[in-house]
Amino acid sequence: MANKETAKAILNAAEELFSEKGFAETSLRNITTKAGVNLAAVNYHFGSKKELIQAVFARFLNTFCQQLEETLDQFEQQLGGETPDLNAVLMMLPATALQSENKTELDDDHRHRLGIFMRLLGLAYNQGQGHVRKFLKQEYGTVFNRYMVLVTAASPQLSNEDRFWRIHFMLGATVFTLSGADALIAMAEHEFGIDADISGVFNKLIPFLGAGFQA
Amino acid sequence: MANKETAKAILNAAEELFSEKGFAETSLRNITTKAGVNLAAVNYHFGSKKELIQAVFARFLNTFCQQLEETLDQFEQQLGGETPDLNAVLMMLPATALQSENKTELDDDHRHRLGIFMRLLGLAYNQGQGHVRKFLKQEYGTVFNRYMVLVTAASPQLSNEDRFWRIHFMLGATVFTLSGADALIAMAEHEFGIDADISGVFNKLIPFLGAGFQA
DNA sequence: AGCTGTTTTAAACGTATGTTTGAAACACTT
DNA sequence: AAGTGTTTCAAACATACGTTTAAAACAGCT
Repeated sequence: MANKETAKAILNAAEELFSEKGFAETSLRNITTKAGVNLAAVNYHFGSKKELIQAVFARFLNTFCQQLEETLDQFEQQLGGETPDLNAVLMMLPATALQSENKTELDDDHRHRLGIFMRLLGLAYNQGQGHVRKFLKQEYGTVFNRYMVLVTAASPQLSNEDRFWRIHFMLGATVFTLSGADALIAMAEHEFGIDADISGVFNKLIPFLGAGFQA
Repeated sequence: MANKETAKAILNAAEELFSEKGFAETSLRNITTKAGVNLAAVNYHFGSKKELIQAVFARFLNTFCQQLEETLDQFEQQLGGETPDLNAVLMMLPATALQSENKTELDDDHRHRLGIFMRLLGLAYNQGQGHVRKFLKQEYGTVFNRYMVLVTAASPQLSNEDRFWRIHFMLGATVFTLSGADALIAMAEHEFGIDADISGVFNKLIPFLGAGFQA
């Protein structure tokens, strides 16, 4: 175990290409060419294309979930048994994401990681990549459950069934919007002449989600 | 031009397989085997795989949009210049969709067409299939614009920018939810013991969307 | 029946994919 | 400097894909 630069270059290239074209449409030759490494490097460093896909998710989620745990600790402590505010709970996720994005040392070429990752998430959900779904559930289910406890506490008026559905509605709006965030931001700028960025989108999104969730 | 049964069998098989595995992951051999026809039949009847994909969308959207035009006529006439109610405008789409689903003579194997189609729509948006997006815009943009006029009339309090974003939020929640509707319905039934179906999902979804849109 | 245009079929084509291989290049300790 | 484990590299491998082809089967008409 020594030089990790090759692996990192592969991850960067794969992340970007996957999000642009999808998993199946991106070949290992695409990836290795863009990364400037040899074709065999993917199988050497990651084993297979499947494992490379999982590694792309893992790189993002490991830092994200770690950050989220800290945020949760802090939030729960500060709360001290009070009923949490829903919008605050919702805002936790984008705040954490943007925060962990800033903490990661980035090649400048690789900003918009959050948007890219959301694209990947949308793909993994909609596409046949069942192994990704299993991988995510097994690897990050615990943190997710901990977060869900907060959401439940923040919406005591909802039945479990309503909460179930509305959480998925929120997830859908978020993933879908952020998947195409770049294109949407460009459209918005062109149409309304207003500058926008990803955190601006969140500022529009959160009130929408909050109102819908508590309808 | 004579027997269209082969083409129809191909469309049915393709529709289902695409929605299960994605476009790139579904091979023509998969499709033709499932349809019980010769491999070359796809290229003979549709020209290419790309055109087959577009044909799958066209079959659904042609009947849907035709139905939608009628519904719009009726709605606008009944309205007579009054400000339309947002929830009514939103409900128009699923109502039309379910309606056109019932009008299409279906092989019984092919209910849940709406769910399947939403999966396809999500895929087409998230996946690299740019040609689908162009195809949809060019082919069905007019009806879409006509519908948007109603949405605008029903939400005069919103700025154009807010309306823009919230429409995409709604679109995301809808596409994402209905994409995985089968799985979600199964989860809901298992978890809450409640029977659910696609129109039940709409009854949960519409209030969510309405509240979010008018937040 | 015989002709004509359409549809189906089995086989092949060319290309692109993920993966494996074995040798070369490298880094690092002794 | 020799030796050892790791990483890179060009080449090849087997497989799967979308598409094409040319012959066969079929249908409808005179």
